[in-house]
Amino acid sequence: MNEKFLNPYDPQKTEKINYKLWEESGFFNPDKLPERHQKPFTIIMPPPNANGSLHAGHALFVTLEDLMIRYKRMQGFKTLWVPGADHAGFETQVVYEKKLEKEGRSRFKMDPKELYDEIMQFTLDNKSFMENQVRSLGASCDWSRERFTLEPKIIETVYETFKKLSDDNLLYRGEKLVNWCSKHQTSLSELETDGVDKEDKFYTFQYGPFQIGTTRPETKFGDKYVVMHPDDERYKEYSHGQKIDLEWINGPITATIIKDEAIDMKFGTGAMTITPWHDTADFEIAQRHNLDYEQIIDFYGKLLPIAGPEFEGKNISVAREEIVKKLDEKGLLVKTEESFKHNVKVCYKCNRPIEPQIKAQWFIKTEPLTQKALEAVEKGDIKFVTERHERIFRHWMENIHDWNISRQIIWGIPIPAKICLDCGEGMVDLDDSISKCSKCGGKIEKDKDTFDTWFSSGQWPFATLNFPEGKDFKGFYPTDVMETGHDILFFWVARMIMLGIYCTGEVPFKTIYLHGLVRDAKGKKMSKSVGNVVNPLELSDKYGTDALRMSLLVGNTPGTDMNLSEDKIKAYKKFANKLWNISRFVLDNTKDLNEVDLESEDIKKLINSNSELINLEKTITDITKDLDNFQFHIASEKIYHYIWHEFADKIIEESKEKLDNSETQLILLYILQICLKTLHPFMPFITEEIWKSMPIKNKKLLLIEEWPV
RNA sequence: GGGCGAUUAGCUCAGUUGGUAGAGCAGCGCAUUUACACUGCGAAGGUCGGGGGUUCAAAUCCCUCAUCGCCCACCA
Repeated sequence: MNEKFLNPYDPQKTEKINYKLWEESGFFNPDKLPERHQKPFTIIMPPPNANGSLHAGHALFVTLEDLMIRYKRMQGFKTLWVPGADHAGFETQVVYEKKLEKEGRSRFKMDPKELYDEIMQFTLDNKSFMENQVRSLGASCDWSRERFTLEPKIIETVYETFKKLSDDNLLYRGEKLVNWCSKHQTSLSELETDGVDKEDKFYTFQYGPFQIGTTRPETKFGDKYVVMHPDDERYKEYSHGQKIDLEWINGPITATIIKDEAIDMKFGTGAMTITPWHDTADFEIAQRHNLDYEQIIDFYGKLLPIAGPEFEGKNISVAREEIVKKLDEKGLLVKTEESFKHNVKVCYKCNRPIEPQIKAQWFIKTEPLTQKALEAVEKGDIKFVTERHERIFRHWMENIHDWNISRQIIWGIPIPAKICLDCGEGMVDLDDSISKCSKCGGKIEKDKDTFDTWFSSGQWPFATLNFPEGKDFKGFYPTDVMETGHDILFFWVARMIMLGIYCTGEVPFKTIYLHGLVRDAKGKKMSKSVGNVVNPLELSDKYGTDALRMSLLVGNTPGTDMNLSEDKIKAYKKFANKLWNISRFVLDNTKDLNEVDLESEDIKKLINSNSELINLEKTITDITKDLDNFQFHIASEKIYHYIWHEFADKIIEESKEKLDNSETQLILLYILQICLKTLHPFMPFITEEIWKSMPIKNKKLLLIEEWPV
């Protein structure tokens, strides 16, 4: 009995040793792979946010990408998998703010530099912690090329892109309505807001001769335009531009009548007043008719002096009822409907209502970028797994708005620009050389804002490869596969495609594979507050990384959410043990074999004459095809099924009567080595460990053995 | 208001060109001195959400309805 093969299999004993073996072999680095590896195959790892520890979703992406990389490496590709870590701007700042809150501190009371340094330390600590977690999941990525989103070289690339966009007239500084979060004190992109269904009171007020409806009385102070549809018969006696004197919240005002087709005649009374500073639709109407507008609510959610002494400084949440009361007392409240259902935008982090505000920000003109992106998809330069996601992508791209890339947070890449204090002009200034406004000659200051983290992440595939001059950029770009979660299709994937094509003239990746969410055993979304979050590292300690990986692969359809239960992982731990015992049996019964030459004529003849192997060959061909088609959930099940129910249950059982026959022994050994090779990308640790004991001539690390087809 | 997905064994889910339904777990019966009880063998369990259509043949294609879920959207 081979003393190494103690039953049961103990993953703890082998995983660290084998990872070290691989890492020290240098083969994670494409430049150090043997001669046969010529054609590049590249995956850029989606850099995990360095603000916590890995969750099940990370385990899934590491497993999927490592599977692809190991498969391609065995096939003889020059495989590069670039690991990285993301400073994750707003995301990390939110995490850190929560930490500060718990400690009774606030970022608004801190010196910006001090805050920045603290978050940097926090991020770097998390980063090194996470790197070890990625290692323990078996990731065969090239650590010598690891990147961090805040390193100088990356920032340099991001700045060059900012400049290029400006030079190409695709960047502008605009006073536009932005999504403002009063808690986080920053503007947010469309994607960083959620829409929630809410029931609010719906008020109808008497506004001169009109009745107007609103859910937000607190914004109505500045309303001096009343808008109706030009075709509305009810209001045909009133003309566009006509002035009307009327009594309003704080006394008499003069209102102007505006006719605009955006008005829905069927809604309410068909007349409404507008608050352009705090409402997107109103803003557009105001722009169309060149109306003036005023800010009513400040950036902290409090009413400004325009609300009058009675209301100034009051928080809008308390002011609402008071305003209604006042209007009611004045006899201007017509009616109150208790439950009006509508959709309200909230901050995706704190769920507080978004307060639209007009603010000067940097915007990217997206249309020219989306056109090229759509063309690339049309031509097939980028393929989506799955097709469904391609349709979702196209639809979004065809309806995209300009992209606000300014954020009022400290944690991120500073925007290299100057802003004129007099005229508000924004000037891109990479080398800090501009000293007065280029437009009016006025005084300037440095832009205090930072980039939306997705603006820099969107350049990740070429920035990590040292665009434009780097050796890696020339050797490995465009990359082959981008694998990431479908939840960041718009945030990240779309931006990578847009900016990748724009900056390099080529697509950033040829295939985009999207995985779904990992949910708990019952299909519930994992969340810290619910307490159903699984820690992948604990699971891999308990059942072995190979078992965890297998459970994340089998039956996990591309692009679809999956449920992960401990029972499922347990099942693959049993499978690992089964394989361990299969190997023990085969190796025990082939003790007399030594340095078997798989290339020899004798072996080849034996194999060709053996009918049991037809099924093996077919299985391996199928699995290869499945892997090429990104059907990992099928491939993993097939190799599982073959090893257990064909090799163990049938071939080994039937061999027991003729084990003294050397042909039988050779066949068993032959099948085992094929199985180990095929299974390696799925379950790298146990297969490498068994491989060490295989009596095969010219054996290499299983990591770089040839894929069996 | 649009778009998308799901509905298959008690539970969680696979099923890629249409050809007699699969896995894991749970449960049932039998088996234990030699690879493995983290096991083997056997049996049981589904009118593939409802209805209609195309076809020699539909879980698979088309239409429709129902329930659940997700995404997108500036109707006060």
